[in-house]
Amino acid sequence: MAKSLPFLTRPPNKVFSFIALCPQPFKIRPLDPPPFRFPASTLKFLETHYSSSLNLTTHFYKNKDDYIGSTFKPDKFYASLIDDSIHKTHLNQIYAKLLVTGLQYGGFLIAKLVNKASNIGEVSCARKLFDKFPDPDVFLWNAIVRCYSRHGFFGHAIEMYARMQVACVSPDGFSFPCVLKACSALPALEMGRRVHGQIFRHGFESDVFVQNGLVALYAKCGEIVRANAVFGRLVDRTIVSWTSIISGYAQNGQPIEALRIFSEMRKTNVRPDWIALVSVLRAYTDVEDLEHGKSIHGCVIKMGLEYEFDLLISLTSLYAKCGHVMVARLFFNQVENPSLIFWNAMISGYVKNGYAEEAIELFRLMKSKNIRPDSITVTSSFAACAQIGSLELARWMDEYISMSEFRNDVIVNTALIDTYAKCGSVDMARFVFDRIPDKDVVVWSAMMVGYGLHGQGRESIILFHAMRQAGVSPNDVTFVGLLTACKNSGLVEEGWDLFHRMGDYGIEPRHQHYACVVDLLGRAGHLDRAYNFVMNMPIEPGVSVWGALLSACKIHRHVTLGECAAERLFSLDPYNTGHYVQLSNLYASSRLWDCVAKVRVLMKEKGLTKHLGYSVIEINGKLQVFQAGDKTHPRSKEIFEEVEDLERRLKEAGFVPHTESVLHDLNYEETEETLCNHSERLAIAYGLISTPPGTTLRITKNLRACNNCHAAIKLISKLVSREIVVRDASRFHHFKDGACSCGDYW
DNA sequence: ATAGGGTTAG
Repeated sequence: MAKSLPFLTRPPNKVFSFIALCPQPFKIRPLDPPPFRFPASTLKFLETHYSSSLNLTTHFYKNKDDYIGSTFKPDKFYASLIDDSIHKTHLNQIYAKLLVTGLQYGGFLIAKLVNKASNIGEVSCARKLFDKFPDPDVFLWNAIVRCYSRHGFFGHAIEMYARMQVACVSPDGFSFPCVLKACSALPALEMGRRVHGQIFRHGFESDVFVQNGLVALYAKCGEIVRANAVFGRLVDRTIVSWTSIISGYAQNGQPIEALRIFSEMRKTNVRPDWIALVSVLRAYTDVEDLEHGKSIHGCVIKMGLEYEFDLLISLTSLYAKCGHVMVARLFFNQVENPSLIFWNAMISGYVKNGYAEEAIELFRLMKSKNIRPDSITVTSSFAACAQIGSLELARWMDEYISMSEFRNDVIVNTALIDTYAKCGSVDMARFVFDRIPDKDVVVWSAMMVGYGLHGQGRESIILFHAMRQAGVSPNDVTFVGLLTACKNSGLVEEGWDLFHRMGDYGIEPRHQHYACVVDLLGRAGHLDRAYNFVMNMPIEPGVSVWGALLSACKIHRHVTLGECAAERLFSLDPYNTGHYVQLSNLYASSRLWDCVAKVRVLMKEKGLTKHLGYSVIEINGKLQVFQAGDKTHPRSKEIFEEVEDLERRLKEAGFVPHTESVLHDLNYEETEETLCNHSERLAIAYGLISTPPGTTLRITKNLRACNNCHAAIKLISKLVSREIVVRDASRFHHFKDGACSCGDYW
């Protein structure tokens, strides 16, 4: 594999040596310059008027050609002082001199000063300079609008643009792109529309810079049809026009159309540059088309752009999203000082592919290098934390957030609610929820999903009513949360009712909602109702819907309907092990051993193997993984003694294991020995011998708990007086005093 | 005399 990717080797330090080779921006003078004749009066004037801190002498001798043979022109002199190497102190000094010497040469010098201040990021300094000038002309107005929109102060940019019109200064072809950029960044569609009208009235209908700004504006505001209309009227399209419309389609969830326009562009003689390739790569990343993405990668190399930082980020996202996280990491490692966006791309790439530990590791590395994360970094790291399911890790992250600038960030706190819920503490999730002052629909929905995971359906519905009282409208995710909560709690009629009220809020049910309803009905044993529901769906039932039906058939041993669902699943999703396992389990529960064997043969033919089961328990901040019959732990002997002791106490308490169907159940962990060797039992035993009495044990499983273990753990919780929290593949079980929070409804 | 547009993480 490494051989097929020769582009990953990088000559040492090439990225940086290229910068060193970049020529300094000096002016080339004609050979044989005339002799230097600077009038004595000028030198005297300069000496009396300038402080040494400006180091003017050096400046003169460096630029003396500018003054040769001509009388000293102060305005030209000032203009030449304001070059790119200017510092903030110099800006103020020059401005002071302008006032003191009474040299008012019109707005252009101030405009130049403001632009230079903007270039070096001195936004407030630029504004101060602007404010001192009483009667700004269009150059000066443009300078301040541009300064604000370049540095992310979009509201200020729009405000200054509006004030310019109050001052009766007509905008020109340079004003529009700046204010349009501000409008698209916010986004402020209404303001953008007004600007569009002004552009029309001022006759900039064929200015390509202005029109590109409009394309970007409508694309960013989701008005892709309008963006395309403006693009369609453009006669001389530049690479920027094409990039704007391509990225517009890519950002509005139409990557295929974006790619079609790119291929259209390739028929013209406009050559893509690196920004265009970034947009195209994003589209291929969205559709997870690695093959075409690789061909763009080839383009990148051919054009000699393989060391462009931003293209490396795009390539990293592409390979990571397509599952090649190792390749992505090689790109990441090539760069000595990755930007924040680069770190975020790598972390989220890991999270998307289930490499949660690597993601957390990278987050820690970032912290150790004192790189400041942003809310995206933190949100992705929380997602990793939720995947692992470690409550300790969630607490650590929470503590970190509470001391950071993200303490009051709504998006981060929403991620924290989700993380706490997925790490087993619905109470901590609620605590975070309660302290958020202005809850938006995502915050409410996250909490409802959290209750759903823990089977607290009533709480979820109460929250829904509270949300409506607070005047917040639900969205489609809200209903996913509610329906999940209902199906996990057996609230059939409540869920059914909520599903039918989605239309009242103008929300069209998606696959997930239909799947929830099928699950809701099916699990409660209303299999015929569920089947009728599927048959009358307005959209084609997909994998999730048939999967829910099959799983309901397994619980209620409805073989014929289950076979029907399985048949659909095998044609829709032929290489997913889970469906075969479910069907096999259905046969096993009905004691159809021949059929079980047939499914196993079918799986073998397709080269499918069942997933290995494992359980994870966290002791003193360390995650310990167990598989069935696992003897690898250093304290293995003690663990097995504890397992046997538990088994003995279970029998004494009258527990009767139901072995037969479970032993043939492919979903669960096969072992030649006894059922009590299942991984969660080992994890529980290890937890019991490693923690003080009364400590809650928290276990995460990759599969669903088997019937036998579920029954056993209920009793164990009573025998050892411990609360045991188990996260299985789809939900939480809280075992306490011989009962489980799921009410055996799972 | 002065200056402008497009991109990547979630």
